[in-house]
Amino acid sequence: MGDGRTTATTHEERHTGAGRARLHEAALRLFAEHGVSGTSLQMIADALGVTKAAVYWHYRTKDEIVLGVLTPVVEDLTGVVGAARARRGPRARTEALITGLVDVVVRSRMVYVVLAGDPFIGELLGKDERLRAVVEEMTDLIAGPGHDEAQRVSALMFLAGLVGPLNHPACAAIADDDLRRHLVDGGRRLLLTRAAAKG
Amino acid sequence: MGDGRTTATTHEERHTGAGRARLHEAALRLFAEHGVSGTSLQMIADALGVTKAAVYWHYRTKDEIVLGVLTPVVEDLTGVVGAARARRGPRARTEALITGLVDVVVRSRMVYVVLAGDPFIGELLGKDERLRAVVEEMTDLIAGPGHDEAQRVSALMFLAGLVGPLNHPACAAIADDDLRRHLVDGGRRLLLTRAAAKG
DNA sequence: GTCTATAATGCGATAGAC
DNA sequence: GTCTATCGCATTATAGAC
Repeated sequence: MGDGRTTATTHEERHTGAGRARLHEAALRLFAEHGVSGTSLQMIADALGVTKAAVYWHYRTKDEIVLGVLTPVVEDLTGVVGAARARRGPRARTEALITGLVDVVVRSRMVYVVLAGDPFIGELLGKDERLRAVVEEMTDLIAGPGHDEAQRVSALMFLAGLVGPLNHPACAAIADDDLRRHLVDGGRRLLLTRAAAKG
Repeated sequence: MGDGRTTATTHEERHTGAGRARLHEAALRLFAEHGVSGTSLQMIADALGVTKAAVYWHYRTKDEIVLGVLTPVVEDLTGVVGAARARRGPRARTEALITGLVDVVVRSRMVYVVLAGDPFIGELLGKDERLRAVVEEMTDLIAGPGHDEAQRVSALMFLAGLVGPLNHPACAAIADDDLRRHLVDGGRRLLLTRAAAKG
């Protein structure tokens, strides 16, 4: 410390810089709007007002940028899955997963849109073990073996359905508390009520 | 007829050829798996066992390929929206839209995954009027003005949620009739039941 | 209807100066 | 931490032979 460098960063310390937060912010907005494959490093660099090479100082590959953006939410989701698994009984586990998952996705908003909605993530699942694990465990908890066909369909509807309100402009103005409540209500109706008899 | 040409096609008749169906099939599978932006014309050509130039004989741009794949479903959805609008009362309209929409998406399966789930479509909405119109009218019917905040969130959950079961491998084996029933049940629980009191 | 060949551009990624 | 400059490659798209 005390030398001429304003931001001392070794190769391993890059992830602690403040520039990383701005990069995540810009990349995330572009990923959610155009998709990961539809977002070039040039677009990210332009949004930050820098060049591609500057972006590459923070991350060595595009995959690492995507993982860097997703990692905080992936860790939150790992906690939610663990807490839900600690409950006894499938209904209690489902209830815990609904409220925990909604809490995470509303806090992060656009991150879940990328995580659950972007086709590029499917390719990343084969490369990153933690990502693959949390997605698989989350799905298994409410749609895995032990649940019947109808419940599995409802569960997949819920997991994918969260993306709808999150990235729709009509819901951008909804306060976090209200959005959370509506999403939890929707999840309970989908997953914790019996199907009505056909009319 | 009777001359040496095996497939007589003028510039305007291209869309009636049998090769178009194979192209749609191959492109659709790739779009649903890798996303539109993640699918190159080379990948489509490889899947067909031909070269890129052969693909360009059918369509002049990638956008036209996407629109060509989506158009049959867009037309089906236009019919569903019209039929739903003919009903009187918001509940009847919602019910008609649920059953009609589910019918269309189960018949087409992967097309709706691209239409409702791919970020690239957002860019196409600004270029194709029929596409923009049907998406807007469909959303307005169950999530437009006249519905409260909770209902709008549920509606967007439903529209986005359909993608989940449709592209998940665990649901590929479900028979069309069963999948239709489960999706309609889920839609009714989301959109036609009151929210349960918080426990 | 499909091919080879090519134009023009953009992509992810690297090297090295400051 | 950011820059300029560049490499090698893939991309969309076109021209013209068969």
